[in-house]
Amino acid sequence: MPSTKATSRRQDLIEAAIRLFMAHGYHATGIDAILKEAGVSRMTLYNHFKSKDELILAALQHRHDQLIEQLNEALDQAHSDPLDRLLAIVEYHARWITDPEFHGCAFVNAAAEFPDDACAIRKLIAGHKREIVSLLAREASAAGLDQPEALAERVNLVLEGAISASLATTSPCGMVPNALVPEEAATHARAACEILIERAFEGPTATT
Amino acid sequence: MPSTKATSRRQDLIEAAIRLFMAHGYHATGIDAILKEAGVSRMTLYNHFKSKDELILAALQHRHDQLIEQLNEALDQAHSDPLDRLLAIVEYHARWITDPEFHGCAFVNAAAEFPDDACAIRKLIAGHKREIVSLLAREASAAGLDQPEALAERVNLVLEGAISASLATTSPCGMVPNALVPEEAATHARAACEILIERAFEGPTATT
DNA sequence: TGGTATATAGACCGATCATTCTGTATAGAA
DNA sequence: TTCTATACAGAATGATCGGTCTATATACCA
Repeated sequence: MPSTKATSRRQDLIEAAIRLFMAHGYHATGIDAILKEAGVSRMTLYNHFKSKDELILAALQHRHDQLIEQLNEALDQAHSDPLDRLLAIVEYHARWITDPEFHGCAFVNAAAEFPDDACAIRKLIAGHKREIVSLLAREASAAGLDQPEALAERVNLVLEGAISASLATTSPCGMVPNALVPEEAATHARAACEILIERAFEGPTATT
Repeated sequence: MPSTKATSRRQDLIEAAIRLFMAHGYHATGIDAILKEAGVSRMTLYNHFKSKDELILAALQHRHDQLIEQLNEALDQAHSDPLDRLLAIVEYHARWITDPEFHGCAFVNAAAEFPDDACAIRKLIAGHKREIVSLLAREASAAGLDQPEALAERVNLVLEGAISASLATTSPCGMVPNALVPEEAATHARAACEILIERAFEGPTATT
């Protein structure tokens, strides 16, 4: 029995769920696997959540909160220099995608598995991604750039690309010629972000 | 009866399969749906493919061939100017991710659904992504850049990011505040790529 | 003490999954 | 014509899915 308080079974379920969803996918993860991982009984799950989809929503919301918290922690540890703070966000992603436990972005993966644009899951995904860009834009704005949103969107594309690339190009050692190791994806992402940030600091861009 | 020749049933199956996989996902697409879409009987499928996984592999291989062909067509229509040719690849992606039928990258989506690094599907995915980077590097090299691979990797990250962002941030109109429309993702990707390419043409970078 | 809320284990349901099997029809080569 | 390959429709298999139901146990609160 991992917990005694009433609501903690709910939290156990959410944490077990997001762990399994990220490791094995959403459709591929069955209710039974989640119950076993959380050490919780079947009816308790359906007491807290109306359906698997609701559990998925709660799990993604939890993952969102966790990511925002970790990003803010990374920013707290960074210097007050605007450039340093932007690079701290890049560095957070670099560490993430090179982690051996990395399984891609839970939200992008969910978008792949739930193609219906109108469903609640997709709405949550879109909201999450917007918040990441907002966080980047906030820092870019604090740096005094005159087009903070533009830089935020561009850096975001590189970071999203690094996540995808690290996931997609990873294959067991030596199986694919010239295969990218996650470390290289991180290196290239760092370089690209530095160029984009540097250019933004240089002055207004003519690009629309 | 859509075809008479012996091997064309195989092709019908492959094309129906990749269409459904891209539209609804791999696990979510059942054998029955593929049979119906292809207008082919059950035993014919298992006569041509040992299992669903083998059909997935064949479908992804078909998608790979199609993408490479379309990219080469886009390059054929571009001028011989190296910069134009690089931008033609960017523009191909811009058109792709703004297509109303866009459902993300079949390979990234597959990577999300098949997390086992060692499986044949993941190997194929990694190979595909490497070939896209090679294609970019070929053009960058023809442009006479001294670090063609570095630019290729960086531009690739932006394009991958645009694919992810267009998929993940798309939500029905007005549902998510400030939600990115695919056109904006394309615009930001163009701008980012132009900056990276421009910088590469300026001269050797100090960045590792 | 008794009552309520919340937990448990596990049987059960109907649906769907990938796969196999049976039997039949058709089209071309001999 | 007969043989062979390939296709067909559709039943059947066994497994697994999400979700429901029953019956029981435990902890807290009045």
